[in-house]
Amino acid sequence: MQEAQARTPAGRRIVAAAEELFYSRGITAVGVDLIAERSGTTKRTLYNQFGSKDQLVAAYLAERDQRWRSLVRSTVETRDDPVEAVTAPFVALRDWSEANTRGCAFINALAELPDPSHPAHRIAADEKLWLLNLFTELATAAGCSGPAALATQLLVLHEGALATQPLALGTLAESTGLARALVRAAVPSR
Amino acid sequence: MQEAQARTPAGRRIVAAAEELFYSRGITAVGVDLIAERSGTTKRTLYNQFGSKDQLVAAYLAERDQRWRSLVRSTVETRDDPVEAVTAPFVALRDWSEANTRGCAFINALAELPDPSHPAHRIAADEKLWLLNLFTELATAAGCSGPAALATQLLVLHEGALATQPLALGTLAESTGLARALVRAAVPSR
DNA sequence: GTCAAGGTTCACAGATCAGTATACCTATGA
DNA sequence: TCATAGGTATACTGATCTGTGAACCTTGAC
Repeated sequence: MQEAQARTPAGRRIVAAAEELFYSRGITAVGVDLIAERSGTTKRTLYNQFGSKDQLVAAYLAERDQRWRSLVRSTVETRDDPVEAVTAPFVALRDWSEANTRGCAFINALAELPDPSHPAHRIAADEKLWLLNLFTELATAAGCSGPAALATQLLVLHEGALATQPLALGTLAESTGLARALVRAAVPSR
Repeated sequence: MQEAQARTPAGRRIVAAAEELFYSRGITAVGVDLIAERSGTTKRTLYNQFGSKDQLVAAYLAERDQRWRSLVRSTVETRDDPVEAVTAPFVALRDWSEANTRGCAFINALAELPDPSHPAHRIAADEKLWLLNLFTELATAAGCSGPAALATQLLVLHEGALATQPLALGTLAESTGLARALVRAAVPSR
């Protein structure tokens, strides 16, 4: 996978256009011609930079993954209380959701790309594993009992809020509250 | 929407083939030619019966919705304890998941069909609202305190387990356990 | 015996799909 | 001065997409 920093100006515009179109309309429904047009480049440049549509899809998810992880990390770091840090991804999700109302791009991508050998498949799956591991680490650092089970519960709450987000049922607030309660209950002395 | 009972034999075979293909490969990625071939019919028959691919997609989701609701209802009815009945959809999901390992067909459909005016859009959204209302009714019947908030939490847990199902992380067992604990905690005297 | 409904066969239209070929332009740096 | 890299412009291939037209077959009901 090509690094984002190594990309040419046209390459960056292509990924940006792909991100907006793929996320809002779906991957299969968006053709490379449209992406080239929206990015102000040509299909030739797109193929020179990325080789295939599949690789561009992978680049789209990798870019998005990078941005999401960096938001989560900075949100975690700005909590000084380690107990509050455990639920920081829920706070990050609230900010993230303001500009992303079509659910989880990785889950959506997995829905469209069932083939495990697709270059984008592993990126989407890894994002969830990363979050699960992060929850485990944060719960352990906060001294929570049963950090593995707690992390799985937090992941489910997080993904459930994200999956139901397009339905606008206010699930994020409810799941954030429950997540906080679970963490507090798992911390021995408080 | 045409009733399933009113469908001709060829129509039923077409919906069955569409269900398998749409769920396993994605909606946009599957063409009507393939569906006609797999169902042992012709494209002409498909269009005579359903009018358009979009309508067939709606029929696919409606059929699936009907089957899922009937499984949930029968699972609810076989619990004699009203407290156990509240988490019956989680039990139904365990059975359902044995043959459906590609996540939630409705969430996946929403990922591919962002247009709210698409005939399938409302069907997918309604399925989630139905489940939320069912949780509310069951929680109320079981005498739970704060049934609305509890129902939202249960929905999030349910959808979270479903969304992370393709990742095979064992989230269903964990979320079922948490759901049971939440219901028990909301029942006054037990 | 006739008529209609369900279904098949097959050809076709028009659009769009991913991906390639070829030629050209322009700036940078050795 | 000249090569190279990044990019543009444009036409093209072959496949696939949704959807239609028209003729024909079969079966059951009246």
